[in-house]
Amino acid sequence: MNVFDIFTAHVRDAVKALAQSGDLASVPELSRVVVEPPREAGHGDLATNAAMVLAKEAGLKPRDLAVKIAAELEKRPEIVKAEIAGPGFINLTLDPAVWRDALAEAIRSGAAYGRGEGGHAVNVEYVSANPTGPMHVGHCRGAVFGDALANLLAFSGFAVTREYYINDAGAQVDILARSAFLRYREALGENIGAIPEGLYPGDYLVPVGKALAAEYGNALLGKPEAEWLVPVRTKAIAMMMDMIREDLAALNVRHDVFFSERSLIEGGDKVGATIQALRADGKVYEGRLEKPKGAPAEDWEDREQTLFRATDFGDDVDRPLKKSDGSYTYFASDIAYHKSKFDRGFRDMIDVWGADHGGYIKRMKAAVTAVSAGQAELDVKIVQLVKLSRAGVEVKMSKRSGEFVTLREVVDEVGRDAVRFMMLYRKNDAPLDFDLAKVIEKSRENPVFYVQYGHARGHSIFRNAAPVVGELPADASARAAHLATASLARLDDPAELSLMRKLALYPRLVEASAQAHEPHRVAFYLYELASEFHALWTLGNDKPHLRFIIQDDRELTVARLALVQGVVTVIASGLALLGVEAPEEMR
RNA sequence: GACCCCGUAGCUCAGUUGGAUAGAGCAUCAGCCUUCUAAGCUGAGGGUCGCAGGUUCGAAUCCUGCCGGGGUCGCCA
Repeated sequence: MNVFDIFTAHVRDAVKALAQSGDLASVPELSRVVVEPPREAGHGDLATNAAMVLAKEAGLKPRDLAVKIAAELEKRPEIVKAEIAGPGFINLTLDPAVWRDALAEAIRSGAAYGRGEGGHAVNVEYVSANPTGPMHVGHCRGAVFGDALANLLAFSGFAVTREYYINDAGAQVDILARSAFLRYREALGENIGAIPEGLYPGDYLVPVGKALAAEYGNALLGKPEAEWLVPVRTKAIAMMMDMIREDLAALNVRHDVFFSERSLIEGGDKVGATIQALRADGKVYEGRLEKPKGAPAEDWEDREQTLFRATDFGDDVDRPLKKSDGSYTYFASDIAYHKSKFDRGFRDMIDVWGADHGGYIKRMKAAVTAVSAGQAELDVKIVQLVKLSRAGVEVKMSKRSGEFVTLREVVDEVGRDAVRFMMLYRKNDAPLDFDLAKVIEKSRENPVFYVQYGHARGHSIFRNAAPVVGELPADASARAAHLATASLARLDDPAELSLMRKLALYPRLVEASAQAHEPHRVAFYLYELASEFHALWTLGNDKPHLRFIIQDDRELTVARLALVQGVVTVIASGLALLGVEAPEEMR
């Protein structure tokens, strides 16, 4: 329970007490009552909207009700003052001991501070890039976002499964196979000339050709495609996935499950079975679609086809499940895939997609509702495009020519931490400008270094404090245990209390971020926390009595080190959620 | 034509799920290093929250309609 939960309960108890004593006719609906940190520092420690939310039901004016609630709240010893302000806010001023207790709890809990428990199973699917080449920067954002979201949910107590859907069944992987076969002939000494239009030209397929040559010698040469397609495709996909896994590892992104699309068809047609089940349910039928308006569709052919009744679930049109050649559409396998998630016990699914898939959301949500009989819910998070530039000049990328900036190149150039933090220092559905030159700048303009430096500075203080308090344990939990005994009552400066309030906010922030599926909030919070910490540090320049290390006052120094420990604990925790290192020294 | 996302300070963006006088960085201007890391800090100026209605004690936030930018629209994934 964090401070805000505790005081929300106190406010609700106060209202119940009013009902008990007859000041209110009955106990009103309390769910909308919240306790929040006030925006203005001058408004005390906490504010509640209780009187405004409950006034109507209580038949009182907000301010009149506020007077009653405030009087009730002031009976609590930890509430020093309950003032009524504005339209009926109740601003609470707390005994500073509340914040000191919160700090003590943060230090005691260490890495577990802010952790939640009791969440259900959640499936998070992210990246899911085609296994036809290396990851490029476009994939990067989804990878980092999905990974951080999974971290956040796991920390909040959910049982998270991180999943990657391998699109290894469509026409794309056949093209991959043909491209790889060309490289195979090349590896055997043939001059293949320019790569024909329509095949993948990238030289990342050269090693695949060599591997095939090593494995098969010239056994596949001159054979019809039907004989070599499957083994070449299998080998190429395996090697592409190895490459992708390495790329992801370079970004510190990992998955628990790599789910093969092909596995839904081979060894028992699960796609067909899913369609049959939906058909039995009346959700699939044979019918015709209207030609889409406005879109260029010269080869449009009006034909009867197998359709999913997506319009029953809020989609705009019904969606085809079979191509004209009789094979399944991507959507059909995707339905079976999400059915598999449901069958594996997930009632809560999150998909992370690129912006160009936005038009796909309604039908996928519809499908999840249909295959789960309404028991499962899908949230689709769209990550917007990344505009890559260098010192303000846009870096052009052309997929067709095979000239694109790979994820690996970016990570090698600017570092994993910078990539991850910058990708998360923006709301997922807002476009992102990523400037390779700015991201490696070591300045305030670069929030990565700013936050990491906050952590490093905390450890610098620990190192420098040795002459006053003796050598501190290097191990975080041992040091925390050592500092937990500090007399926190010595921390009474407004700036120190303000920092303690900020730390007390962390558990609430984690909870809200996880619930909203918005890891960027953690990044912004860390920036604010670091900012407040840097400010307090520099305050010591003008006011020496506020420095963390006070030569002739060991007790006060230990108390302030405890505050630093709180800051370091939360920064390290938050950075871990984002998958960013928390260095102890930066030089 | 339809659907989805976005529109907040000169620029890049937050805004605690409907709260009080809308915030931060950059840029501009004025300051702070014999001191625990200046990779830092303090202050100033800067706003019709795209526009117009609506919902209510209260709207940048929710609803409707416009305007502008981006994305998508059967047989790619």
